Amino acid sequence: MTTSAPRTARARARAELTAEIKAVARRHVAASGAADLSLRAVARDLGMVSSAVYRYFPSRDDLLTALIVDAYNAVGEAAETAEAAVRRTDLLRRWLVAARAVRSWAQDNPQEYALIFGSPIPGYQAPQDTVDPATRIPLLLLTIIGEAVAPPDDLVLPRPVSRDLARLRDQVAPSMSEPRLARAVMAWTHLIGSISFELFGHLVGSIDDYSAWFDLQMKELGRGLGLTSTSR
Amino acid sequence: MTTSAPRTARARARAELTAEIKAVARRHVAASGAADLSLRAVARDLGMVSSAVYRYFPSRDDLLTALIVDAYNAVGEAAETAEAAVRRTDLLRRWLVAARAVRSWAQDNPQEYALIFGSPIPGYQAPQDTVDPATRIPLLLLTIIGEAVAPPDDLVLPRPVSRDLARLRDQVAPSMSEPRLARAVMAWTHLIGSISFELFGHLVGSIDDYSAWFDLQMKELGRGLGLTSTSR
DNA sequence: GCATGTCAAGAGCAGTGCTCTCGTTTGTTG
DNA sequence: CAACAAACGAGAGCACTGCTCTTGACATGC
Repeated sequence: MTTSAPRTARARARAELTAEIKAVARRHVAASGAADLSLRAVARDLGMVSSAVYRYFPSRDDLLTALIVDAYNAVGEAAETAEAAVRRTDLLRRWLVAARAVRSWAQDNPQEYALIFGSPIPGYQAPQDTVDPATRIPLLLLTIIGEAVAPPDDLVLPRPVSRDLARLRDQVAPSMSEPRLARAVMAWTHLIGSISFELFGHLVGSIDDYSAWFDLQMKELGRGLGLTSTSR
Repeated sequence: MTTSAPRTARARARAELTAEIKAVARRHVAASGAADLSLRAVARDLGMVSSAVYRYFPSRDDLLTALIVDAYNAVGEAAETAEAAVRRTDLLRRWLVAARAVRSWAQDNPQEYALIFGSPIPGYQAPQDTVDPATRIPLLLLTIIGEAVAPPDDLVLPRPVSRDLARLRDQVAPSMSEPRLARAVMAWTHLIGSISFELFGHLVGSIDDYSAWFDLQMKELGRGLGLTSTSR
């Protein structure tokens, strides 16, 4: 992320201040949401004047972009470390633990979650920097799913879907069958959909014990993916 | 919604102006998103002064709430009318058409979709007025699913999930089995999750023909719900 | 040791939500 | 019909925002 150790004292100070600004901004976002993020308020918290912040981030959106990249990496790392602690052969549990880690992170950082999986900020175009960190979780899920022995899948794919999935397969999971990849993308969609439903309050009053409900869903998805409790 | 015909000329003018403000605000939201909605800009468009708008909506958030209620009703009505045109016995198609209608509406009104299914506006608490219109689509889906003859479902529900679903069942679908209701809620979650993924750009570069991909998902969900092409 | 580039600070612009006051218009009531 | 109260539009004003520009101090590299 940072390019090793900065040489000069000035570069060092710059790197530190940049990180400090991001940290304060992250606190502000966590407290009151991305829409309310104010460069002036961040500057005030750091005891400097608003215009000085523009030396480090050319615009408010650039600050937000930095936060988005960090958020993607944070949730990606959370899922990766949690999943890494599970016995490799227990594919179902690896999937479940990864999914739970994403949900946990989202609950601990709801505003940052909204930043990356909520409505896009209007007039804000996600730069290329964000796409790489954004793929960490999907890639992790594909890794798990790819290790399963694939039972035959009766999912029939119409031509256009097959074409898209074939291309995607060649990019990220060369040995995976298309129906299986389809179910993987569906599981990924459902995972984020379910967390969003919970966080955005679309099931308040309907589901009280969302942890149990979430686990049930993830297990059912894992079952559909052919993930076994102890493969081999 | 409106309480019949207003009597006095003043009440009539008030109702009209209220509607006009909402219409202009809706245009602004459609053009540049909810976060950028400016009461002053709306007032300017209507040739009046900003403070005058406060006679009709006590705050910007109240204006947004009105738009949210309208959006829920709009998407609900879109789904209902589309679904109503399908032969009653073709349950799978009724589900598919309803799902497609939601997606179509979302594509035609992305900002309004983001308003109701995207990240909640920070510091904004959805008032009770919004919950009733918000249930229209889930209720429609439950109606369709409830008409299917239920094949036995091997989905095992742990106690807390079963408790939540039993209560929900008693409120909205008295004759439905709990596993079936579980799959219905999952389908509802997946439906919105998939539309959000498309609209918020989480699968750009991966899925090009999203119409085909969406249909495939919805059909697979319908299959899991036991919806047949021509029941009976 | 000096030119160069970086930095924080401050003023300023245009915009925002919201409040308050001021006359005016409208509807109701005695 | 007259009087009163409620509703109304207009305008000024407050505190805030993102962002730009200029100014003067400082550190860095030749």
